[in-house]
Amino acid sequence: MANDQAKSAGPVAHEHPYPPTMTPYPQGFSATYPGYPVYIAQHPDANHAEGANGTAPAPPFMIPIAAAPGMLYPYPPGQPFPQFSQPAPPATNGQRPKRKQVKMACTNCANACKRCDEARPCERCVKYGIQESCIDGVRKERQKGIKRGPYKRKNKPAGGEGSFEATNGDSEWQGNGASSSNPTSSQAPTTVHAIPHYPPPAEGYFPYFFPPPGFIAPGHEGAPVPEGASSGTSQPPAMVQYYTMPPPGYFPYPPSGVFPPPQNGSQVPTIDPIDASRNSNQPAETATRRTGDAPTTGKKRSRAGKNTETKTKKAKAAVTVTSESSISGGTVGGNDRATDPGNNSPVDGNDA
DNA sequence: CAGGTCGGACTATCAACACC
DNA sequence: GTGTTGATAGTCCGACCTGT
Repeated sequence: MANDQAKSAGPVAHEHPYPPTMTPYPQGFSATYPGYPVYIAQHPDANHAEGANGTAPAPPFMIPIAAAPGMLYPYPPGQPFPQFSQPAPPATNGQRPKRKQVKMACTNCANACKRCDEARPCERCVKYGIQESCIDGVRKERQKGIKRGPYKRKNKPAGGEGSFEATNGDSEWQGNGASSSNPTSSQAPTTVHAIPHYPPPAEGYFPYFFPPPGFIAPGHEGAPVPEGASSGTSQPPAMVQYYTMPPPGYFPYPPSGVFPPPQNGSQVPTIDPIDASRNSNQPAETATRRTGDAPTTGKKRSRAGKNTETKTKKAKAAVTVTSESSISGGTVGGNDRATDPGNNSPVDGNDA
């Protein structure tokens, strides 16, 4: 979805910019946090039960919580998974949601063809302890002056049906889920409103903030919601209470006591729901793959076995790059193929 | 079995075109 | 000037391979 809008609307301005403008942490933290207040929904009574005297239950109200840098806001304990007006991509027609790409993968991830994220060092590099080499590559400039043949104009739909894809409610952010068109969900509509004034980010993504350096966000690989959950199952994964140590000078935890205070006054071990479902200490990346996330495209490919030819693609890229822009070659922390120290290929260590 | 490798599907970007 | 098309550059999924 985040990319749906990007795709359909192109590089148009977002009416509701997301992610919002990020404010740098004070006191030397290099990460950022959104500069707007964060709310959580609170039911008037503790049990979410019906109102007093048997009257209809009062609607939940929003309470602001201190959006302090360094805090992550998972789902409050006992609260159902939040629903947005743009629910996770409907699992209908068995199509998987569009893949979301980062603008620029770090050299290590690009080299390993692995998912990267916007943070630097990225999650993967942190995991492998190669933060120092987690740098952005240099994006090659697009060629210009290439002549093209005449374009075949697609016949305009002329207002016919199907001309506009965003007809079934995925066109616009409509607020905090009041119009959630998912009556089948057993969850009460939108008990948790994460950031009510902004559209949801990527489908199924719950807004949360970058933790201070060194902390791990609850979701792996940029997706707080495991992929399998968003597409296949209607039930979201169980979220684990989660908290990180705030930077100095901020609330150690929300004043309303929504979350338990950190133990020892220091960092509470972060628990990733994905990892939690697994036994332990497994690298999230491979583990999630191997535990068989939802079958997706069913893509099969024949592989002629490992041979030296397999590197032709990247080798070629390296050649082109080295020939045209020999800048930054293997400098910065160098080359290092994160996972292949022996391979000093300039491929992504510098190019790209 | 865990983790690395990498082919190729998929996505984002943007210059060239087409149209008003 | 604005919208559309389509090629390019890049990301990363997931099958395959290798080492322990």
